[in-house]
Amino acid sequence: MVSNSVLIPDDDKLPNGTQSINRAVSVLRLLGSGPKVGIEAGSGVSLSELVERSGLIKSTCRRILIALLDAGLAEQDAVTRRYFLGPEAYVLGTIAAERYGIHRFMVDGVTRLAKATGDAAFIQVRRGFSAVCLHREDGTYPIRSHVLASGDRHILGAGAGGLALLAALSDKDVELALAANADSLARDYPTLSRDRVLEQVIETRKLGYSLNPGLLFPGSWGMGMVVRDQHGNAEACLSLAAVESRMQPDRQPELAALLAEEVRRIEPQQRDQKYIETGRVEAHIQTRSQSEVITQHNIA
Amino acid sequence: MVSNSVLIPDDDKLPNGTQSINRAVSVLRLLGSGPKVGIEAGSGVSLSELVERSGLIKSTCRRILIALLDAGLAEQDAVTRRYFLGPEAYVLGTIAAERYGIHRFMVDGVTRLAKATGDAAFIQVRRGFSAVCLHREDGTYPIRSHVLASGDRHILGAGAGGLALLAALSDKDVELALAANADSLARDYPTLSRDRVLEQVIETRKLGYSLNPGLLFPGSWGMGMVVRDQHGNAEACLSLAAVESRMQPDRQPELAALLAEEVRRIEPQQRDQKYIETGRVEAHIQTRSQSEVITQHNIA
DNA sequence: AAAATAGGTCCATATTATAGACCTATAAAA
DNA sequence: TTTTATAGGTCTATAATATGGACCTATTTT
Repeated sequence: MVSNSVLIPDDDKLPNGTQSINRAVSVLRLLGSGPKVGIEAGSGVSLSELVERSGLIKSTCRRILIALLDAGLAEQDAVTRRYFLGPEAYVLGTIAAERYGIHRFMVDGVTRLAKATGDAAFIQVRRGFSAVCLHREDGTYPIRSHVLASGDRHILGAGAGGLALLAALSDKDVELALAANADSLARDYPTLSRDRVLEQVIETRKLGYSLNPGLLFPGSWGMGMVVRDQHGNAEACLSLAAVESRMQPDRQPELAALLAEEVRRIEPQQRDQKYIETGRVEAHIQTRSQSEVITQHNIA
Repeated sequence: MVSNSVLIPDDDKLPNGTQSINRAVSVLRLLGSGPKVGIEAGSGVSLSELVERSGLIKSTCRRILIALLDAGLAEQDAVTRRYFLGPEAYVLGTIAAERYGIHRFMVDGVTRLAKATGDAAFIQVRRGFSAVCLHREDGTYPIRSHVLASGDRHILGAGAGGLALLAALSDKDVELALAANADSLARDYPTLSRDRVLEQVIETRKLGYSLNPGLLFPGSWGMGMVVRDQHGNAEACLSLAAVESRMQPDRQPELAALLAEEVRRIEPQQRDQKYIETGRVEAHIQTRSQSEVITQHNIA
């Protein structure tokens, strides 16, 4: 079985015993991503659309939906028969927000950025040695880069956002991050190298913003700038993505200024919030790929 | 296989082909409900705790966690090995919030209620002919009723919150709701009856708040009051739950006043928000049990 | 040093989810 | 009005998946 959707990863080489969960999550994501372009937002997703976009067969799709409906993660309109995210998704999100709450102060900013630039704008946060995309806001410009979506996770240094976050770390931490991600860098990012990333870190620090000149996908450029918390730590960033022609040197200062403006807006708000104490835990979050490394080590 | 957890429904008589999804959702819920009492909140849940509370065997539990980690719905601390809800849960929740956004204005209120009363306070919203609990806030009083949890769904009229929401509907809609829920009422709420619910609706309208004198679970009492939106519709409510001795006539006026105070605080805020247009869709959301009814009708 | 606890993985196999066929209702075309 | 097409939904034999007991390793307790 081969998936024909960009949202759904091919199941082929996934870990054992996780297929139906992966499929359920895919359906959940599709419910979250809303109806296909052209249809009014907030109007839910039809079964046939889910079938098409998920690459799943109809009965499987429907059965998964039944399970999600039972769980409260999905809802269905009895008249239009269209599916939505359910209240349980909201409940879980509210709980998760205690860990990812920075997002709250940044949503307005990312929306304004997308509007002002016409390009896609992102919120990313650092999780250990990775950058996770929490929010994507598309602009109006018709040619769009779909390299980064909500929930996507990349190693620090890959892409504009991750690069901004990496460059904001101390030299020692940059070393640590590159060491921890060495395997993934070699495996998942063939167009990058340790030296190339280090060069970019230096450039980012010089400029005050990061620039990804299509290193991951030719033609897909990006710029990023970190948002610092009350302790001066850079745990989150705003970034922009556009096609190459829209991120040339002539436009970069303008975009950097817009990023800086939003950062200036966000940082004071953040300082005022009551800080949710998560302790040192934050620094040690691991991704699945890291745990695989551990596994291999155990076997050796 | 028999589940030994109150959070996990027995799989035995569930619809076909949904077991692993149900199990995954159960694990997700456990991640959301946090570590067992006594352990610092926000510190995640250990594997053995998940095994114990889910009733699942360790390898199954772990495998599900791997799938959730891959999906970004869960995260693991590399040092403590404890599990958390992941960024994807937050992303989905943020999207779902467009539908359940009323919650935003009510969180402060429910927290204050729990603090002021010492009892458990809830936010519930009406979804079609059901009431869904979006938020639970425990008070400090040591004897707690655990009858209602986040994500729980009950028919209108069952419990204080659902009763408040039902009583706020027009007589015609009350009839509709009772008719739509007749099956479930008979099946799932043996201690209630149509007449009993109607009596309570009348009493609720007289008092201005709902009172559930332990009708669902002996000794577990509740009070609820609706929050009206800018159109005067009651789509959400605040409610309190406590043991019988703490909800006697002497204390009821005091609790009602606290509820009313929060409602007064919330309603103006809500009026000011830009209204998210969901159209008439809202009125027709169906639960799985309703769709089963439809099915039976189709067959007949 | 030994025992106990906890995290994690492996793999044959039984249980589960699967996907194609089928049904029904509604919408579009003849 | 009848026919065709489309979409939502369900059923069931069977293939493929998730399962769980045994096992391994690291860490903590005795």
